[in-house]
Amino acid sequence: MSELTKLKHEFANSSGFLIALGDQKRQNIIIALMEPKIILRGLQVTDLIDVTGLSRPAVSHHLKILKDASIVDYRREGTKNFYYLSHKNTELNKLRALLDHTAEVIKCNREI
Amino acid sequence: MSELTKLKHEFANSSGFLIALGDQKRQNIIIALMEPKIILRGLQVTDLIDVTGLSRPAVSHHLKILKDASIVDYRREGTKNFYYLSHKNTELNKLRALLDHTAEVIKCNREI
DNA sequence: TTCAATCGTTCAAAAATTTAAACAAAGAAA
DNA sequence: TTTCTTTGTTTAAATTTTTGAACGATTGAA
Repeated sequence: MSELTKLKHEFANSSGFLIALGDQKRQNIIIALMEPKIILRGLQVTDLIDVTGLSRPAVSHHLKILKDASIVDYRREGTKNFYYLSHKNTELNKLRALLDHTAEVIKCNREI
Repeated sequence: MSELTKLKHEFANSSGFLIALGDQKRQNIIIALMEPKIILRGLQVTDLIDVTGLSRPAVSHHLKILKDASIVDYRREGTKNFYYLSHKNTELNKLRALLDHTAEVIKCNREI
């Protein structure tokens, strides 16, 4: 399989992550979850409604997208769900690798 | 300005790039422009219609998004427009910096 | 048990994005 | 000049994404 074909798959594989990160409302959720006092404990959906100014279904929807992209995870405590930034940086590292590969392929192909 | 506020601006600033990269049809255009024989000369809109299987207005639309995100650039030759990957990797490097900052802030804030 | 709080989901409406048809402009070729 | 090629744009339709109202489920507390 050619380098370019591999790269194509890598791009397709990161689509969900890129789309999830591109939206400003989801960016705001991510930023809120990065606060020092929040990052370990996480935030409830109700808190995120206040933080973002969105309705609950909207927040749930965006959290689902972030969850599917492995950007956030959650923990149940009774009826409460605490959402927090995923402990693993897998997707972030995948994107980093993708950017590196892209730059590399561009560099090489320019020399040919 | 706090680190988190800076990061928020960085994210907002990369929205266009992230959204542009997230779409698979635009990814296909980018990949096509990376081919060794293509990368220096670029491709015409007509060529990209064949490559992507999209209509001309659709290709034009996606090229505009890629152009606005500084991912592609173009050169006129008569009536022909040759689109090529932008020589400057500014946006790519911005995104790399953003990912680095994000990982750094997460790391620091987890320690507090 | 009953009540209140938290949350996800469904479904339809609203908003945004993407696409195609039709049109117009600019340069090259006959 | 006239014709052909290449391209961008406009407008409306199609599609996708996002949102809100209403509903139901689960858990803890009274």
